[in-house]
Amino acid sequence: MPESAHVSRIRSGRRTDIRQQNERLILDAAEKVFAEAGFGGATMQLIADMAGLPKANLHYYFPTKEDLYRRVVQNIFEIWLDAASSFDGAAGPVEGIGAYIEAKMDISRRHPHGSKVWAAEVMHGAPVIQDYLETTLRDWTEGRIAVIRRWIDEGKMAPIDPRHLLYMLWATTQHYADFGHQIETLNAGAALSDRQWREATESVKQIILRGIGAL
Amino acid sequence: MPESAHVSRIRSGRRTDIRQQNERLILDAAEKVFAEAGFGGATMQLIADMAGLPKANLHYYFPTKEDLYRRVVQNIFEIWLDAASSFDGAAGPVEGIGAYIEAKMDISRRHPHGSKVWAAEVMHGAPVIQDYLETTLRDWTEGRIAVIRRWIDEGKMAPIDPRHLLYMLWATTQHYADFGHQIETLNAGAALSDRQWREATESVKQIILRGIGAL
DNA sequence: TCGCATCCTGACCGTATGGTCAATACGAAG
DNA sequence: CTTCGTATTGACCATACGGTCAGGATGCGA
Repeated sequence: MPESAHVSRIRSGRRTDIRQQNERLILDAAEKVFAEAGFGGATMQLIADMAGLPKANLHYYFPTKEDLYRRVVQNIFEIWLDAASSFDGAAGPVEGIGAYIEAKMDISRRHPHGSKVWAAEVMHGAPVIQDYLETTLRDWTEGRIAVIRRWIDEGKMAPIDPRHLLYMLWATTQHYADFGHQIETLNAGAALSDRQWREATESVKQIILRGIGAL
Repeated sequence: MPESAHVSRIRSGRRTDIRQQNERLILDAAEKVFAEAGFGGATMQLIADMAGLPKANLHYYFPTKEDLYRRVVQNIFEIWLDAASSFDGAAGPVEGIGAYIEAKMDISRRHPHGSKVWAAEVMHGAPVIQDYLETTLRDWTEGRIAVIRRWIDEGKMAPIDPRHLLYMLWATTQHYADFGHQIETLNAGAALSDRQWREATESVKQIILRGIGAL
């Protein structure tokens, strides 16, 4: 679908803005194309068409396809990390994990392409973000495990293995983005409505919070 | 990693076997390469090297890359459907869903490549298996939803939305295959041991079965 | 108005890849 | 041994893709 969209990009005179504006345009297009075609299946030409720019212009802002891809993945990782803060400052699992589920479901709805790119990157062995996994993600994970352990010690939830609980949170919430197409197909071909998203989020919260004995 | 493995394939004289044998060899290699590189990133040459056959030979058995890919995806879908039978003939959710989780976790461990290929296929909009989603999968899903509804009516579990329960089952179990690399990284870089797989399976069963009020 | 840095882009290039083909080897049946 | 269908393979081809580049447009500051 080479839909050459966004033709109406406004060129505010400001010289500095142009760079930022075009990079945004390219990154958005790239995220979508990488998500739908994978890194290998994506072509610079397709991304260029979708961004409404000539291909050579992409290479002006992003020297190589890898550079562009790296930026897309990093963007996602940052969004993903922001949701992590939902976990903090919570009195117990009901608030903390509940808020985290809500935040991650929201990301799945608002950034489905990003989620898919991230998933594909990990599935391919994380060639680009291995270091993030080993540093930022590992640290974050250890921190949350400690929090969950504390909640368990305080009797606020059942003695569940915190690691597998985290995996379940990631898996369940991201599934609504990564497997969105399958879910739509099983939903008579229609995207989930506001109401259905709310129901999905509630179902996930219900099952998990009850499952860990926090309700 | 062009490791030209499986050099020691035995040529049992039987003429008919050769086809089956080589197709198996090629399909196994293809599954791995497609999983690790994606459809676009996979090359017939890489698959050929991994299968220990000349590239032209692949095209003798599978005319095009798409044909080969289609076969790989279909193989996975069949394995995936087999696990579905765990659901049947169960007296209640503890047996039915418990067995289903065990079966799917087992598949995630034994067929991680296949699971990834399936995930990528769905993420890309299911260009190859859309019809399966709309027929076989939809039918299977409706059937299980009916079963779950019955269990709810019989008071064997809480009134959970069956659809979202199924999504959670798929998401959670397949996560251990699709995001296996991430899980390994968070496991000090080591693959999960037998014991850890058992703990993972038990954790998932615990949380979900308790979460739906079946315990 | 001029100079200069930034931005833009059509045309081009080398390479990698999917796929073809013609020639050959193989082995079972007669 | 001959025949014939199946299997094998190196060499080859057309195409598509990532990336380059030289020349030009643009607009800001002096």
